[in-house]
Amino acid sequence: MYIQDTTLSSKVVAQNSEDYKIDRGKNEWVEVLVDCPGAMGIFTYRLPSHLQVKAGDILSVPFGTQIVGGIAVRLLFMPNIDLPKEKIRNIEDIVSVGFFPKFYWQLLNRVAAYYYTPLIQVIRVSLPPGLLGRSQRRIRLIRKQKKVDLEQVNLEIINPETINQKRVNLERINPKQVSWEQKTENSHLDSSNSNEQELLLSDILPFLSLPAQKILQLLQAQTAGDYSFVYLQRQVRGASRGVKELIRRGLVESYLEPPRLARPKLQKAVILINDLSENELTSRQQEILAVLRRRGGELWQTELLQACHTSTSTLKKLAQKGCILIEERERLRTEHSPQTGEDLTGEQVKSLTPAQSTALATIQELNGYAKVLLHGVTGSGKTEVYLQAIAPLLVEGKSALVLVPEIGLTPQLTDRFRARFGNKVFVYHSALSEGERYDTWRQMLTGEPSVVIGTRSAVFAPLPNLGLIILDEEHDSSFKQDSPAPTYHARVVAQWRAELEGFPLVLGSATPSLESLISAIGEQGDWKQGNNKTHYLSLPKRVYSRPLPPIKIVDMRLELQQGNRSIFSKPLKAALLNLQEKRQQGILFIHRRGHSTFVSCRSCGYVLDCPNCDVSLSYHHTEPGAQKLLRCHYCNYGCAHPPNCPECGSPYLKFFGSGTQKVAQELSRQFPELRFIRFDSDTTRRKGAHRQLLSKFANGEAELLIGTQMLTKGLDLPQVTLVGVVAADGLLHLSDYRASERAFQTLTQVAGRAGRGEDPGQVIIQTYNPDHQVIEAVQNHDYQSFTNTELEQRQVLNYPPYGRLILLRLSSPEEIQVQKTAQAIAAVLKSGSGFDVLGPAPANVLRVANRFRWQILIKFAPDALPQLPNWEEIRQLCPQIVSLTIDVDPLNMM
DNA sequence: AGCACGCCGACT
DNA sequence: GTCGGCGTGCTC
Repeated sequence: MYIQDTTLSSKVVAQNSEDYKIDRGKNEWVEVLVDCPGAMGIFTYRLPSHLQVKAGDILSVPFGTQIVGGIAVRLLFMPNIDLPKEKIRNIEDIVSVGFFPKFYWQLLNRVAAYYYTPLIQVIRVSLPPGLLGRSQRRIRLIRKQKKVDLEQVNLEIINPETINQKRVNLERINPKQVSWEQKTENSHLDSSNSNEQELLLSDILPFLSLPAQKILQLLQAQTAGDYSFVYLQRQVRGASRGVKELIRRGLVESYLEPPRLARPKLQKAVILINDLSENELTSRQQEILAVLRRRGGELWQTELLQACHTSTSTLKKLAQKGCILIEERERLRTEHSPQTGEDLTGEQVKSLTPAQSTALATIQELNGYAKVLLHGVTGSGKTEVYLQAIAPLLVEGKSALVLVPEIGLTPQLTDRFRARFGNKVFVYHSALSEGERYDTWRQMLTGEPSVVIGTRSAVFAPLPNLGLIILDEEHDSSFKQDSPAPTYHARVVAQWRAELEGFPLVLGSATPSLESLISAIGEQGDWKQGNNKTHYLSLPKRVYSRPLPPIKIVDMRLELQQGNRSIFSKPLKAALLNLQEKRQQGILFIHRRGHSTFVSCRSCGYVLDCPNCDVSLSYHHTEPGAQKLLRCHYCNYGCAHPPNCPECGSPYLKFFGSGTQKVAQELSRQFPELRFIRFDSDTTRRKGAHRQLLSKFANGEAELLIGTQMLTKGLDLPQVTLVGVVAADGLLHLSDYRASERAFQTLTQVAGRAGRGEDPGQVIIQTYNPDHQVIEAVQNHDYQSFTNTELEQRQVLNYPPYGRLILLRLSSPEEIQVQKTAQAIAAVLKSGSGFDVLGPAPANVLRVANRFRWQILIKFAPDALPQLPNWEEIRQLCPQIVSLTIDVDPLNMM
């Protein structure tokens, strides 16, 4: 299926989009790639004469009983299918005149082929949500309301006696003798009044089936009396039966809501067209024209009204006189509205270190496709290199794309780009509202030179004149999507895009991934230059010759021997006291959020587990007086902390392991003078909370920032002098082949937060494994020795970057079924050749959210393309109840 | 996905 | 005998 799609798209590309203009009238048929699960092929539609469609446009088409989104793939003179012409349906509407250039189609097809995903699903991730609309089936209460009825109702409200009488009348009807069907038939025919119907409803409730009763109650509880069918199915068991019953009885109706598509927001704009001489205008009118002239001759009506304290009638008068034009214009809801945004390009261009200059020069000399790995230690000024590499592009009329792991975590980066490039900067990520994303997407289509900063999915940003992609913190695993399909890595897609369009790709990191390192320096390890199309650039020193912070490793086993049972070692305590005295600032890194990793009974050893997953519950307790909660970090199940052990009733429950909350508690107990801010996904969930907490910290409202992984991602806080890692061990003992690499990256990144300003920094890492290879490499800031050892180990086992992996994830609520399916698939796979099959094995945590998970790992050499299994056949081995995802190049093995 | 058509078990 | 379950297959 995928191969077919690929070949088709080359025809798409061959079809010149100008064709339809020349021969309009003959091209009345369109092939459409339809967005519907289970039917991801091409379908032919008729083009109504009032619509003009070209290949790449996004359409809305009728499909079966619903209306779905689709992409115009090519135009035809004759339908090329064996189907009577009258059975071919008309295109419903054009959603967006999409601009899909040749290379973009190639990119999408390449992603589809490499990640074994149907093309339409790839297109879906490349478009803003809501663009490919789908109609949905909804159910609503039938409330007959006639004018007569309303009058009657009013009367009855005034006269309570009539109501009573009505009740009596109703009670006289024996429901067992008169069936509801007959009554509704009658009410249909004589259209009895609504009031009577409402009363009958409560009477008839006991005679409906249970699902029908529940649905009716749900609908009546809602003011509009209207729910989507899918919602009802989720709320009520046997909903389809219940709905059918209610429809049959004429109580509800089913209808199709047309797709609610993202639409441009239109607003009135006032444009100055003709300055009449003064004597033809009143002084008020002259004033308005003057304001308009001063503001560039064009202004939103709302703004002009505000600026002049006038009303629309005055403007209308001016429009009549032909001085101004009032028209509806699209107003883009981009985060930084370019129409009104004042130019902020105030930030100073910083002078570069020799290494930065060399890096910048190399990037600027590049012509066409090239891949650059910018390996700069923490605080070496990678961002400044990015900024100066982008500046000349914008002058040339080109755009740049900057990909970052998580936008929310890098308000500082966004601020700096805004300060340098002003309103040319657009932010594109999933936290934007649907409207904002849609508009930013449309803004990009205009081709105005701009800088787009975005997360993973922004790699598909529809920028027509792209000149550079920068992938910052390229080692970060959030560039990889692991569900749903396509399970793409933004770095891989970015590279294809750069190759197809012919521009450079810059990968930046203080701790490059082994994949990028090997790709840049080659397997021989030529650290000097790399080959012709890849470059390894190093920024080995921090800016202003600031030193990397010294790293102290504290052996917690010794601490214990010396009788220190606290979570803080003596050196860390001393450093914290010092911080408190000198009013300096520090960061405390904890691997886990929450309070404790598990809760266990002291009497019987019972551990409190999640009812839906095979993991223990974490204890959450923020402050005295707050509710004590147990929460599952896998499925988010939560419950109140029980006072007694559920097994033996003992009141002695003990907490093990320490998360951010426990550390926070300990801190306030041991250092009551020290002010701290907790920075983890519990406290930063709210929109804008990141920025708020960080600015509080920057303003010196606290000495200490306590947090999880989030602290490692590109924070630049120059005042920080101390970085503490409470327990490095949680990082070291994760059970997949990347554990060491991830631990090294995380620890190096956290350590790198210290000493970025004028005061020198220090780092304290507490661990029970001080001799661990990763700990030693981190301590010595020795990336190279770490990678040497790690690469050796990977090579022995043929793991990436020396081998490629495909992970099949199977999951199902049926424990036996998944296992059987996994075994069946593995058996088929093992009969193939050219690749190793590992497993099937139950996933690390077998059950998550009541689904049982198994996996099979396929391993093969990266260059020799093995005869990979036929995925369609594999999928057919899966029963309905078992779901399968094919994760190509998996990062997350849990 | 949503809805037809079609084939088997519990009821009027 | 029918009603109503859900398994399979199609939607231009």
